[in-house]
Amino acid sequence: MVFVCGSDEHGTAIPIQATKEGTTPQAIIDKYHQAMKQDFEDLDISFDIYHRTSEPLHHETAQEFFTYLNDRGELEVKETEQYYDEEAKTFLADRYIKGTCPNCGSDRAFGDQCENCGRTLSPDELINPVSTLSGKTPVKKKTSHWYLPLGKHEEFLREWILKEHKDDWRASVVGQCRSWIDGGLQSRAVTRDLDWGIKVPASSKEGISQPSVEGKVLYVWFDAPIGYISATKQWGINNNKDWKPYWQDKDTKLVHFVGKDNIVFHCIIFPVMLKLHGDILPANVPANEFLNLEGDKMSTSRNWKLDMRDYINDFVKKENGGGQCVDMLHYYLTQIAPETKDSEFMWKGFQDAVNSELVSIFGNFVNRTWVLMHKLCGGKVPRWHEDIVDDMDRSLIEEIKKAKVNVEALLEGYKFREALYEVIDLSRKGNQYMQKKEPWIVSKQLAENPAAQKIIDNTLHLCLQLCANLAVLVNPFLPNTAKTMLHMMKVVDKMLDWENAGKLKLLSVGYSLREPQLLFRKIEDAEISLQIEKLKAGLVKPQEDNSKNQPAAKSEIADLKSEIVYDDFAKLDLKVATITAAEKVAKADKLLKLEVDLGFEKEPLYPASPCILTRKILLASRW
RNA sequence: CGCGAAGUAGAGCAGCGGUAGCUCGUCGGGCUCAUAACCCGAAGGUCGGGAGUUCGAUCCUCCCCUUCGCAACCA
Repeated sequence: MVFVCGSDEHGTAIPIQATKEGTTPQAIIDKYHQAMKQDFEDLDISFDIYHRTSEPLHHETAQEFFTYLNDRGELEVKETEQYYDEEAKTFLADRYIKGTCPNCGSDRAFGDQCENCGRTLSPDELINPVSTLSGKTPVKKKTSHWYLPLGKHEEFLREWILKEHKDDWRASVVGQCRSWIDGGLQSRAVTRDLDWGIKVPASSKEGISQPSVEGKVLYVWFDAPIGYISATKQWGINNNKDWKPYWQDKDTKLVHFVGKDNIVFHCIIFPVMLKLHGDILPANVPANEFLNLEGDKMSTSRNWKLDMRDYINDFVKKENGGGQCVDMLHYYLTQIAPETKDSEFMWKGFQDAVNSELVSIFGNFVNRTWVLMHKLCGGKVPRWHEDIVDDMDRSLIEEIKKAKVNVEALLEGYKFREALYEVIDLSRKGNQYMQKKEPWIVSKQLAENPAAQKIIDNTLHLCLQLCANLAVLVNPFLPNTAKTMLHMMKVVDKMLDWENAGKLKLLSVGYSLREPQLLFRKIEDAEISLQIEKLKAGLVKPQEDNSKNQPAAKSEIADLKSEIVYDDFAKLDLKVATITAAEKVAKADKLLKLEVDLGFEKEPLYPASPCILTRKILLASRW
């Protein structure tokens, strides 16, 4: 198995960000790649390779991929009109065009989307489009691009996703794909007129007449997923392994772990590319929904986010807990993973999960086992007396074996949340077992009944074997915890191999074990309120912050909208307009496109709720 | 407008045709080996609303409401 990931570094926003910061795109991507790589390392999210798409190896791989498709005639070339900046002498990506949003009137809308209202736009819709490079009004100019004709593969996609994977893929994934396929798959441009990205290679085939590749790069969505292949190649080079079987052997199982916004790329577009290139298709794409934060969507622009660096500084630093705090985050994030619907990261929830499940259930079971073993069994693994085994013992043994089978099946089904629950639940069963066996009470009878030691031995022997099993089972989720347990048990890393799960002789009788070590510390209330305060203080509000005038205490009661004064009302520009045209919008049965005459200018309008009015009535009335 | 997913105890979630379940929280009890930790028990829900199919619906069908996502040049 190989687990690859990497930084996608050809986004159209990168050159813009570079201009804003007065630096180069290369400097930007270096900064972010480094930062992300470091965050992953510090948080023990370990890939076999964390690659990047700016590497020459990736450029070659992506170009080879393009050429393969191009030479076989799998791509179409089409001529379209696009905005061109005559001063900067370049075609403009939609992101480079700024103008007034036809929807909300913000004058800071981009050609692809309005940052203010979030609406998706096309540059044609912008009022007064302006190039962000020169500030000039762009002109329309013809340009040719290569397209991936997705429509040609509709039947394949229908068969493969909607039939073959109808039941084994997540409902939301299949549903999303059905939505795209039924909506009609359009050809999608594979190239762009930009100077940031992977240069489009000219066809290597003789006699093919194609447009010039001058000034053209591969569109980022095309090269980014190929990055998975490049990463595998680099991993092969680093580890002296052949990368090919991973992408070409029919028995290889390719799985993409993505968020729901990426379903279309990993289920429709990239699979079509892979099929055309002769590679294997993903076996599953268990896309997650979204993780929100404290009741609101995460957003880097509003600074409403969980900053990994902050978490590392506040928790992961040695004096604050080190590795155990990494595992706490792994635990909570797995427990709330949005596997079936959007979920919420709540700092209070983080605290509860850590304190009552990791500390009280799991950590405490291991700790009490160790302490009792040192007190009652001389710090060594006690003997196992087959002659006095009872139903409680047998049933716990069954539970240990069952846990392995369950966790395995859940992981295979991409149900990580439940899988982790099984592990914690097994430690809960350990606590119940211990409670029923009461070795601390049995030990008081030792003076008059030395045979009682056998009961104590069996109880602790089984609890210790259970702890060893817990280490194996928890290792995929909480690697630091497993390591600490390994240290306490004085055994080698190899014990954590998954095959050892469910076995009852992981620790040998008479082996002396180390002193107990607390696996998790509690999260204090103060730490949580500090995080929440920091989060709220850092929030960038979209509009002018008018809470300054109000006493801070007020916001704790309720978030009522403040009253407006007449002057605010007077700022509204109310106009009476005549509807001069109304037409039906294709693919929508109730929406009408209206043209409104304001007296001094005409503009298109998509009213929110004219559903009850018919086109005729509208044309005959004022609105 | 449309399409996809979701709406289940105070919170977070599972179940998806046949006595509503889990974790946390709350309340009561037990134990004292353990990080004021553990164990047992209880309270708490007309499963978003309405109609239909069925002997029976949280689960299937239709309509409505709400939330999130998509809507093809953000990836």
